[in-house]
Amino acid sequence: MQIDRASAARVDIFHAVADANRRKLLDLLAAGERPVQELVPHFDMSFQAVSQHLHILAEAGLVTRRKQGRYRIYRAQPAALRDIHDWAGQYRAFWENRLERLGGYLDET
Amino acid sequence: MQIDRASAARVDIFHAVADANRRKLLDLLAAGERPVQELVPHFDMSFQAVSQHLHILAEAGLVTRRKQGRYRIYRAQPAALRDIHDWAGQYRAFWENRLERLGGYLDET
DNA sequence: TTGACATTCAATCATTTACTTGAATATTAT
DNA sequence: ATAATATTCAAGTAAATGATTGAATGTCAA
Repeated sequence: MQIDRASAARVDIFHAVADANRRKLLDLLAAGERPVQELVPHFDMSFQAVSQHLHILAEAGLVTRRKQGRYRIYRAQPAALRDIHDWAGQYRAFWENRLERLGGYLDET
Repeated sequence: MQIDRASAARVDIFHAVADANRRKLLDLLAAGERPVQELVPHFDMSFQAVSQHLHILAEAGLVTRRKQGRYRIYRAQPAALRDIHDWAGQYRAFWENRLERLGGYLDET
């Protein structure tokens, strides 16, 4: 009943990356493009399931694919992870012990 | 060592942060600790739902709470976001156009 | 004490998720 | 052509998720 969550979430990088298997796929692909075939043995699930995860990564723009013969070569395209990096980086102060909080709010009430 | 955090608090930060509402909660709390009451009006959902999201953030170790009278004061504790920051940072090369890929793999087949 | 307030607990529900299995499609090899 | 390979499409399912509503618990205020 909220906004269009179904389609919005599908392109959500945070969601795409929330799954450990998909992060592992990204890690594998970051080392070099590969066909699905070579990715499957790293996982304990069907190759269709791997394909589905790749599809989600592709929708999020984190991987691209090209056709080479009967193979689909997947390539990492994790530039969009910069958004996540930057977002988390906002909180850097918290783990650098520079501050307890970021803003100078807390003067209400 | 942070064996305690690494296992117990690892109620998957990636998952905790995958939800836009929870990220918004973190953003709000980063500006200063607050009781649930003051967080609710920022969202289009019941205060119980906000409470549930806070619970998930707490399980992930991203917020702590203390009791003050009849209020529960929530405070951002986003140091664990460093893990996400570092993870995404691994791919920095991809958005800095320094490299097309990270490893020197791709010599198989 | 009584009642309002702040929050959580608990049950429930609709959706979404991550899988599975079984086609279907496309390409290469024999 | 036929068969094997590589991948996706599609339907189905169990479990998880995000939300709701209705208590229950605890604290303050009159």
